[in-house]
Amino acid sequence: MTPLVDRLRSRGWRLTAQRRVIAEVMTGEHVHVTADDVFERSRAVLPEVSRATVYNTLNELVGMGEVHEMTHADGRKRYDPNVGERHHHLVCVDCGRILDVRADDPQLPGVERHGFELLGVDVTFRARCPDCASAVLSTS
Amino acid sequence: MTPLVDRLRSRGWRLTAQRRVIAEVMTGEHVHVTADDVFERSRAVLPEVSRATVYNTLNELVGMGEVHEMTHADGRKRYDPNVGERHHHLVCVDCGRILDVRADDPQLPGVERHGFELLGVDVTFRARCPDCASAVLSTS
DNA sequence: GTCCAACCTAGAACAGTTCCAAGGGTGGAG
DNA sequence: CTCCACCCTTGGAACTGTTCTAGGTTGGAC
Repeated sequence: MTPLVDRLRSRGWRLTAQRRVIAEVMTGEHVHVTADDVFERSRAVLPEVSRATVYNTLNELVGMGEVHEMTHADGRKRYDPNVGERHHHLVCVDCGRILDVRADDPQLPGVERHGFELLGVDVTFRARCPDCASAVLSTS
Repeated sequence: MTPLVDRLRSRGWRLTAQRRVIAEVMTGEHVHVTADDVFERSRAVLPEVSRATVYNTLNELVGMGEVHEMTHADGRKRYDPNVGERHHHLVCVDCGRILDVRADDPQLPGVERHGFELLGVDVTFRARCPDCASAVLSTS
């Protein structure tokens, strides 16, 4: 799969310094950053990036389908650049860590479709990660 | 299943007028209201209910496990009183309508568990409801 | 080099939710 | 029945995440 930056250029997207930095932050697997994470990491590279640009750019990437947006229980949106491979998520309910996982899509029986046209399915496995599980043991 | 109000009373929960009204709003299947919906519906019955009480009460109900909280794509939390029966959700991506549906839980292969202790799984079927589907046809 | 459109910035505005201090109502002890 | 302590409720302020706005900047075509 070609790098994100190349795909953006071939779409005719104007590749400014700010957008390049943001696109570079949005790279990899198991990456599920908040807008604020992106803001801070971008700032570390290019200090004059503004918050508005981060939000604008993330929303454009989502609109182009280059990044997935997901809504987390804490109300903050997370952005996931791993769009090349269908996957679901495994979330630690204690620390909020998120991993990409492969699992079969659940099927919706015809009688349960209520006449809706199915477009896709999102699956989130709620779990406790090893670190948090051992922390629970040691305090009980 | 006993009514929500009865279950609350048997927990020794102080059943004030405000709480009773809120609990009555939170009844039924296919109910996925926002805090603001609850606020307005409660007000229609008991005009002096405050927003803070609605939030306090909803959070307590969630803490007791009598109501499920779900985070919607628009950022507003929804509250679902249908906790008696395991179910998933079918959401219209255009109008946001939500229905409860029965479907098998997807399984997470052992190799994908990354050592996490599995607690549950949330499934959201993204779809277009009949009303929105016909609206799309008529405008294209 | 000039110009235009697209882009970026800082800060204001906004929406949803939580926090806070003060007042009010209720259940239980006496 | 009375009283008190405590829990509950209230309105508004505060907070957080996100979007909007007005104006300044930049890149690329010519």
